[in-house]
This record gives sequence, C-alpha cells and structure tokens, in this order.
Amino acid sequence: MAFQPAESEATGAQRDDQPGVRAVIRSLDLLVELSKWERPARLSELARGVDLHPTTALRLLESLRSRGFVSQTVDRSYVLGSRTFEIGSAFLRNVSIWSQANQLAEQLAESTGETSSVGVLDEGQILYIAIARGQQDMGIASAPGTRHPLYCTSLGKAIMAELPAADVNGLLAQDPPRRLTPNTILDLSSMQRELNEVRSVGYAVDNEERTPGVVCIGAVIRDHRGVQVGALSISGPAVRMRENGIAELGRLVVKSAQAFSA
Amino acid sequence: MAFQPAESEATGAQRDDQPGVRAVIRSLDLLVELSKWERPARLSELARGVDLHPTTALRLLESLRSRGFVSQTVDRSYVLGSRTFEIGSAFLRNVSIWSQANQLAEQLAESTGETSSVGVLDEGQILYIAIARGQQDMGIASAPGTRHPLYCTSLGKAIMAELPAADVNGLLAQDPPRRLTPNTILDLSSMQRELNEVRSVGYAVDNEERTPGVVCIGAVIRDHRGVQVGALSISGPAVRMRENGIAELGRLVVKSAQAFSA
DNA sequence: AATAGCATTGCGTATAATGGAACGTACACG
DNA sequence: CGTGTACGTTCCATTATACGCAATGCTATT
Repeated sequence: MAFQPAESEATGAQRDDQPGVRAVIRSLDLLVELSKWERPARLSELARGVDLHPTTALRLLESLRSRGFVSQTVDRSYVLGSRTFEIGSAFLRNVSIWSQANQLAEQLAESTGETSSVGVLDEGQILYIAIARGQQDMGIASAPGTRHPLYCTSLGKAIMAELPAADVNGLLAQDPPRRLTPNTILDLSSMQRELNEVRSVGYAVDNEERTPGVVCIGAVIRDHRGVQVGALSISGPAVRMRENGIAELGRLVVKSAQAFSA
Repeated sequence: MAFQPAESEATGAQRDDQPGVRAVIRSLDLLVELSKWERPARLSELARGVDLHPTTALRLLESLRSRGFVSQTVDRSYVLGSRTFEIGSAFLRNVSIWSQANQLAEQLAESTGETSSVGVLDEGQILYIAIARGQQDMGIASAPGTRHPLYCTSLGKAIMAELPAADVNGLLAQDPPRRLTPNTILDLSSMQRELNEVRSVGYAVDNEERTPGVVCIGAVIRDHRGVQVGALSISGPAVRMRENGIAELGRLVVKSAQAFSA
C-alpha cells in the first residue's frame, strides 16, 4: 500500500484558499461547533462535526483548553470554557449601549408586560444584546448572543428604515430573504414599501413574519446626538398584541426608545 | 541515576513546550490580548503585546477575522468580533443558574439599595455572571465576565465555607493570597477560622479585604436539591454597610439566597 | 468472551506556518 | 520641501511543525 495522493474528499478540490492559518481556522470552527451543542460533546462528535481527523481535533482542543476556551468534564467530554465568556463580555463593553441596554429592556418589559429585546446591527444581522422577559412569558424569546435576519424582525426593519435604499439592498443581498412564514417579506419592492410605512409611523412591526403567532414591535434607539445605535422591541402572541392595540404598543416602544436618548 | 539530577533547567532550552498547536495558542493569546484593550488596537501593538512578528500576527488576526472573532475598524485597528459574544453567551447557557441569576441580583439590589452580584466558582476563582446596580451606585462594581480571587471576596469565602478543608487548601495554593488591603486574609489558619465563622452565621463578609472602603456580604445559593451552584452578594461603602448593620444585611442576603432554591 | 467504538500516543513525512527582506504609505520633524 | 521613522502588507525560501496513519489501551455493549 504505497502512499496514495490525498483523498481529496471525492469532490476534488476543497477550497482551502481561505485566508489565514489553517490550524487556527480549524480550531475556531471547533469552538463554534462546540457552542452549538446543548450537552457536553465528545471528541469524536466534534471531529465529525467539522470533518477533522480525531487526532487533529484532539490537539486543537488541547490548545483551546490550555487557554481556557474549552474545558473537559470528568468523562472527558468537552464544554465551552469560561474564557469564552470573559472575552464575550469584553466585546459587550465595546458596544456603546451595553450598559443601559438591560435597564431599557426591563423598563419596557415591565410597562408592557411583554418580552422586550435590545439588538444592534452586526454583520448584516440583528445581534441581540439584552432580553427582559415580561410578566406573561411565552418562553420563545431569543437569548442574548443570538442573531436573526434583518428582513423578518421588527428590530431589523426599524434599523433598515433609517438607511439609504442602496444600503438596504446591499444588506438584503448579503442575507437573501427566505420564506419563514406565510407573511415573510421576500421581495425588495415590498420591503421598500414596508420601510416607508415604518418611517411614517415611527416604529416597525414584525407581523408573524418570522414565527407564526408571534408579533413584534420595534423602534430604533439613538444616542444623545441622534445617531442610531441599535433598536428596541417587544414580542408577544399575535392575539394579545392585537388586543392591546399595535398602535398603542408602538407608541409605548417609541416613547421608551426616545427616553433613552437622554 | 548516573546522570545529574539537574534536568532541563540548566540550559533553559525548553521555553514553551506547551501542549498543543503553536499557531492556535498564539492566536488565542492574541484574542486575550485584544480583549484587554479599551480602545481599538493596532496590529503592531498587539504583536508587541504577545511578542510576535508583525507578519505572523497579521496572518493569525486574519484567521480570527475570517471567523468573526475579531473585526477591523475603518483605520484597520482591531476590535473583538461579535462571534466572541455569541460564543460567550453560549457558555452562559451551560451555567445552571444563569437564567435566574439576573433576576436574583436585581431583587436583592432593589431590596437593599446596594449593588448585587452573582458569581460561580470557576477554575479556582469567582466568575461574575450577573451584576445589578443598586440605587446608590458606587460605580466600582465588577462587570459580568470578570474574575476575582476566592480569598478576598465574600462570594469566594461563602463558597469555600462549603468545602472540605483539603479542597480549600488546594484552591488557595492554586491562587496564593496577596495583600490587597491591610485586611486581606493571607494565612491558611486565619482563613480556616474565618470560614468557621461563615459557617456559623450563614453568610460571609468581605471586610475591606479586596478594596479599601468596600464591604461585601455573600451567601451561597443552592438548587432545589441543596447542591451549591454559586453565590450571591451585595457590595457597598463600608460606612453605609455598617450603618445598616452587617448582621441585618446578612440576613437579607441569606433570605434571598434561600428563596432561590425554590 | 468477543466486538466495537473511543481517546490517546508515537512517528515519519510533506505540508504549511514562519520571519526576513523589501515595498508602499502616512505622518513627524528638521 | 526633503528626510526619517514607524507602520501595514506582500513575497518568498526555509525548515520547523502540524498532520494523519497505525498501533495501543480503555470502556461499554453484545
């Protein structure tokens, strides 16, 4: 059995013209893979997940472990290490609205009884940085640190309404809309019309466009200079939100958002 | 043995035979280094910080950037990328008490008016996972994601009081006490006496042992089975804390901590 | 007892990460 | 206005180094 040319994955050329150092990228992929697991993951599971030889995965994970980015349970399964939290928290400190984001969400959650979220525009998506559960929690709120597309969230639409049409097109092209519910807005002209509506009323509505039965209302928040720095929303069951009056709630959200600027 | 006992230290040839893949470890060091910067860091600054050739640092940072762990400002300075927050948040989800930690801290902050913190034992230190500022904020509260030693925090002492003496010794040896204030507890026997006191009253007091003028009161929190899962504390200026009565406040902290178990 | 799957170690090889040198640029200073 | 410095970046030769195979010991499963 002489050495054969590399297996090449049956499909032939794998695009390894990616920028950077292979070992580093692989280790980061392992970290991302691990972050998706709800339970501790075994070496072989992770290795399979990112398509690496167990030996390679082992050494990369050892490297991650030596710096606290992963740690091992007694049965040698892997979990995220606390260093990830430490550094993730450092990221938050760079986000201008971080220190007030939680307070803001909590106030709105209290005054409306619905779950309230604060998010920022990040790499063409909404990144949630604060969530406050309302009295009547549905348990379907996104957690901080998760992302959602712009086109199907009230936060995303509120932010896009602030931007020039060209930028909006660019953002949507970057993350092309997919039909998530019957109400999802898919085409560009519909979105532009929707954004006109947002601009005229001052808040954005996600009318069951991402999750059936869930309605969200969002508005942008600005710093003291009036520069947009993120967005604020409430989320609740469609029926209850409509009972309480979308316009009514919208005014509440806008009021909270405006109070923030001070 | 015929050979000299002096092993490997004579020439110091082994500088960093650390386990793992060098490029990965270097990139993680870069990430940690970057997380320490309050402002965007330049390539050369980071390279110097971790003692790397700029060329090498550049490629490692490119790798980190390709996966969203760092990003660049318009002037090409580096900042942490949002992926770090995403993964750091995933870590929190594995912490059993995370979902209730914020609520818990807020309730205690509201009922006492002082800043309240929740932390867990992690790698021989206290890792703060939730902070709620009280009415009368001093602005010196640690942020979530930061660490502090066990021996000089009320959280640490409350947790150590739960552990066998041998474990305590091990933990303290792992992170040997340093004099941070005149009150810092340095020697083991004093600490054991202190922990006895903690056990008898049910809460721990940091009596200006970490920061002059700051007093903290902490107690462990348990899950429904009675297993220790973290600790809860309040922090405030020494004078005010003493005015309000340490014992009084201690009872409040313990009450909140116990209410948590339900 | 036998098998299967797993984590881990050692090792030779070829890859791939490394750092020197050089280039372009921006800015500071004389 | 020219000179000098510090920086980011590209290119390239070199060899250090990360890789994957094969073999080992382990645990769980049949």
